[in-house]
Amino acid sequence: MRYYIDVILPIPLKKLFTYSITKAEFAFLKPGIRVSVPFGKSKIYTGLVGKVHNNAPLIYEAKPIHQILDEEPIILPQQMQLWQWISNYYMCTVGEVMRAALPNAFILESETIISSNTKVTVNDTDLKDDEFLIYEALQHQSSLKINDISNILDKKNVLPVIKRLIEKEAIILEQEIYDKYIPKYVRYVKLHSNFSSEETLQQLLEDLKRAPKQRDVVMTLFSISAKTKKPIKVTDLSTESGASSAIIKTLISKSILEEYHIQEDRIEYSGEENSASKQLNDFQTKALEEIETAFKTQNTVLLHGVTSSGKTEVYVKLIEDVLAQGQQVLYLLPEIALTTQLVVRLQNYFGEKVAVFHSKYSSHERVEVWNNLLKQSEKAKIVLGARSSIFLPFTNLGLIIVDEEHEQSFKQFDPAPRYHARDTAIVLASLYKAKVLLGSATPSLESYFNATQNKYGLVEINRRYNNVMMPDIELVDIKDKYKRKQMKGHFSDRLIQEMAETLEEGHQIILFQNRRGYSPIVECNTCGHSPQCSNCDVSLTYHQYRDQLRCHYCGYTMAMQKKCMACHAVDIDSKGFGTEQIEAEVKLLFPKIKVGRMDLDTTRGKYGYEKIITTFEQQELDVLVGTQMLTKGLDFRNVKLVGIMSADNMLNFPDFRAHERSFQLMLQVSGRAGRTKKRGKVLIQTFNPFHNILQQVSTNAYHDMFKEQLEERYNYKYPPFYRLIKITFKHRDYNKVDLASDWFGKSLRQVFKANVLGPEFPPISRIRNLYHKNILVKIPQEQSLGKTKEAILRIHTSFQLVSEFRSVRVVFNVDNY
DNA sequence: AGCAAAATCGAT
DNA sequence: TCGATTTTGCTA
Repeated sequence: MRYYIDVILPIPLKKLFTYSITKAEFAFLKPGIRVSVPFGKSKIYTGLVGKVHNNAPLIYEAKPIHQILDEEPIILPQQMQLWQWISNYYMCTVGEVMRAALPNAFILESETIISSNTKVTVNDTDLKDDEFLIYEALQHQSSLKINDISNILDKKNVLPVIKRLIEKEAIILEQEIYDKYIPKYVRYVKLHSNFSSEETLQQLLEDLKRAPKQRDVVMTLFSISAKTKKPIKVTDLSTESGASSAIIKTLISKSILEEYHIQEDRIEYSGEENSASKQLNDFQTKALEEIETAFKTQNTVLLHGVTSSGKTEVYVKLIEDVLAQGQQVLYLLPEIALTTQLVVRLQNYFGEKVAVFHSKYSSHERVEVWNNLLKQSEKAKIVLGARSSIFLPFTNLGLIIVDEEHEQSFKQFDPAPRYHARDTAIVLASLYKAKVLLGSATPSLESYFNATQNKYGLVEINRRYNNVMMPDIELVDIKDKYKRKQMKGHFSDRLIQEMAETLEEGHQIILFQNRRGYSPIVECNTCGHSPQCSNCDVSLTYHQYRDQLRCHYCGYTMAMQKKCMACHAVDIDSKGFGTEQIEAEVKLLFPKIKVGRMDLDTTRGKYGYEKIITTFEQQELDVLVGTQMLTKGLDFRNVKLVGIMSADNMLNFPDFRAHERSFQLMLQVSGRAGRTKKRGKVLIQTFNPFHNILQQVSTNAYHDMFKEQLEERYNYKYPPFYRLIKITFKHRDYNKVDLASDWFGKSLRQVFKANVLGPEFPPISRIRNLYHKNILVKIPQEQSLGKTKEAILRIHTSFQLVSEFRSVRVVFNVDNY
């Protein structure tokens, strides 16, 4: 009997690869264990065991595996099932899902190690100069890495040299794989076991009389251990006793103290725990009861509660219940901006049971959360995380909360898998028979639609917490204001007036501008030319803080031009406006106050968000200017005024969801105003105050918006009535993209007739030197999604058989909204 | 994806 | 014509 495993490799290939294993390995290996395997020419990859079996491959001889990397599976059967579902539904390979799912410290890398061939003596004269350099280096060092050789020769491409040396048998190559995850060890000390008896201890203190500092250290050690009864860290002992590390070192070398190491998690929560959860008000209690009733018949419930209605408290009660049953909770958040405040809140209730998982954590930190879940540790009963936390190895998941359910950042757009975390979470929950609670003040149309169709349960809270009033929303017609010359820069007289009043009262202000950068487009007043990105089909945007022009798509930058590049005129103007300019204008209008800015540029780095949020929270800033990020459920007590600088650019965005998004965005920002007793004020500046969406925003008419938008979706065949798959074609050559997409489009139309839109160039038709073209396939409700995807994949297969089209990249995006 | 062989390019 | 660069094919 021969033994085999099918291995999932983290590469975009459809197939699994079969390797042979020994009988002993056969007995040991289970799906979900990592193995390292040789793949391609002299490369070792980390793969995951998918299936263990006895079926010899028919057309090739399977290679043996290189090494087993785990004792126990690190991926559980449910995870595997989820991967399968994602790869199926979102039309990508399981390998791509694996890449997204595993913290990359789990994906080991092999590195080529070069060492000299001791069996053969090479004559120096046979070697060229560069070859000799390496050969000589190897006489001093036993092995070298590729990188070392690049340094020795001072050039990038060293492979030819290495190849020549192998031919001359001067060197040999080996692959070394190494674990990327290094556990963090902390040094601890205790009294040496020699001094465990009373007698020896007395003797020790006697002996140390002439070394008072050392004696102090020993005494401090006693007092700490008496207080905490826990192991004592070297660093703690050092700070407590005021002794230098040298003194402790002496004590260790004299065998008075004993040193040992304990592996420790990088993220440790130390603080107060388990304060009782808050008493719910009547509306919250009612909502909680309704949710619990709904869960009896439905697996998914949508909680629609207006901004600051206290949804989090309701979540906390639900979490308490699930924990009491011994089950785990996954709390999904759209972005990291939110976590800061929420982590603190949840930790107050649940202490170290709360684990956090998101992309700004280092991969070591992520491995720790992962392992805690695998161990079913108490430390990870509640996971708070961004979309990628749906991949964590839960064992006993009871509840998933998707907060701010409408947020588009739950959908991953670039690289594959292009999954939507909210929808995937619902599938994940079904694998565990867990419940899902979707929460939002402005639910997405598709979720609310599902709720009205009885697919989800629906619970609504229409009152704000503590009966705080909904903010007063006022629309400001800036077309009129411009005509009457009542604008200063981008500020209407109304806004300035309200700002002055708010500042007078000592309250804070948020200004929302849906664009970053200073003034997106720079234009010559003489010839109309504006500088373009050399790689993408977009105008460059101006960033004041470095006085440069930048492309938001590929990161290309150039210095700001003093003269027009086309006609050399010096009269250059800027169009549009961004957060930087608003910030500058506020400083001009109110020179005395402090202004902060929150956008992609100012929130870089691990603690970027935290810094800005806390300075604003502590009222060191009076005005905060920001982009989208501000909308995401942040809770600032002292904000009374919110200004939306311009509502129009979002309403006119060319997307079928532009209106829904604008509504959500504006209502969410408005929700930041007046979270305590004082009624908040919101000013929306617009050229078109009679726009339906703006009217609905100003009256907080979610249901009207829902009905109206739903009708439009129905008329124009968009979700939730039709499903969408977007197919993108990318290539350096404009004509090839045209030809390829036309061919694909024609084939699609033969099957799906009028439900194929395009191919069309997107608004930005060239990115990073690649031309893009899109086809949109609309799928009616009665049409099988699975069959449709199969048909698309069949067309793709024959497409790839056409040699001219081979080099065209094709990207499938299912539910591309 | 990553790598190497094959095919094409281009300057001598 | 040779070396460099791009394209194509394959991994078990």
